[in-house]
Amino acid sequence: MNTVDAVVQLSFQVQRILAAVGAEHELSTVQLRLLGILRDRQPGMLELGNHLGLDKSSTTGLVSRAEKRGLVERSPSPHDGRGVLVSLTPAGRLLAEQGEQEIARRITALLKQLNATQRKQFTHLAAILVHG
Amino acid sequence: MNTVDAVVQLSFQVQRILAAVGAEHELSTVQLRLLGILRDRQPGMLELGNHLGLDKSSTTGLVSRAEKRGLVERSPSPHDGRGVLVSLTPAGRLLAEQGEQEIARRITALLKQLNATQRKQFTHLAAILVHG
DNA sequence: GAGAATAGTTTGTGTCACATACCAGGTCAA
DNA sequence: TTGACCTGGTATGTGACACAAACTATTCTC
Repeated sequence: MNTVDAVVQLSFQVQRILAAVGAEHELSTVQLRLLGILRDRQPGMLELGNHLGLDKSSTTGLVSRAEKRGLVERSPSPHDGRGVLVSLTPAGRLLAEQGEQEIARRITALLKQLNATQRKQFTHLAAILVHG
Repeated sequence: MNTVDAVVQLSFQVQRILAAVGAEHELSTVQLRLLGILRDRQPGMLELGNHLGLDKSSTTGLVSRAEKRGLVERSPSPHDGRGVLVSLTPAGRLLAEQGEQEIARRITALLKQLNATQRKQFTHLAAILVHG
């Protein structure tokens, strides 16, 4: 297997894990990402859309669906009468934390195929690639 | 950045590349994957669905949309009156090849951040992870 | 041959993403 | 200060995508 295939296949493998973890809680990958982003932020719609790489109209819908499920809530921005701040509800926070732990568990399990030295190497190399 | 984050972020980075290459030809990631799979196969609907991890009803729709765009065609299975074989049209094959080359180009560019030794290491480790 | 299994399609529902048009609240300049 | 413009967000309409359940047509099995 060549390098390109290896990295693409690995990417799909990880995406399958994310999708599976989401599915355990009836969440899509995007919804799971949404919760993850909100763990340490209370962004407005535009900012949230930037984090997700989505148009603002897409973001509205995403948030509305999550809100309908009680995972997320809108509050008026204190400094801008047009603005909205999106934040997690307690239920949403719980799910975000469970999801994150489960993802960590599964990715860690995947990485168990490497020994400690290899894992350290791999982390180092991946880190170079992601924010290089 | 910890190991889990690194591998997840890397996965998203690769997915963004795949989406961008698809978008150049007005193809979604799934459609691009569909073309890629058909490059060296003429599977039936069920087999195709397995490759893609999709339900057969999803596969029907996917193939129908690709067929409407002239990228793919259905032919009756010679050995099974119920069956259908899905294969690339010349236009579809062209797109599949262009897409694959462009993906290779971009992934290779991404990996240019590593030196030759690191790249070899990384490939080795990724290969262990994907089919381990 | 009759009944069960199999390959694919159809239909209906929901998510997700986008573009466009729209509204209300800000901002800036004359 | 007030009119023109800009901005944050929502609404609407369209299309891709995914699934489940119901259906058709063939093939397999006994």
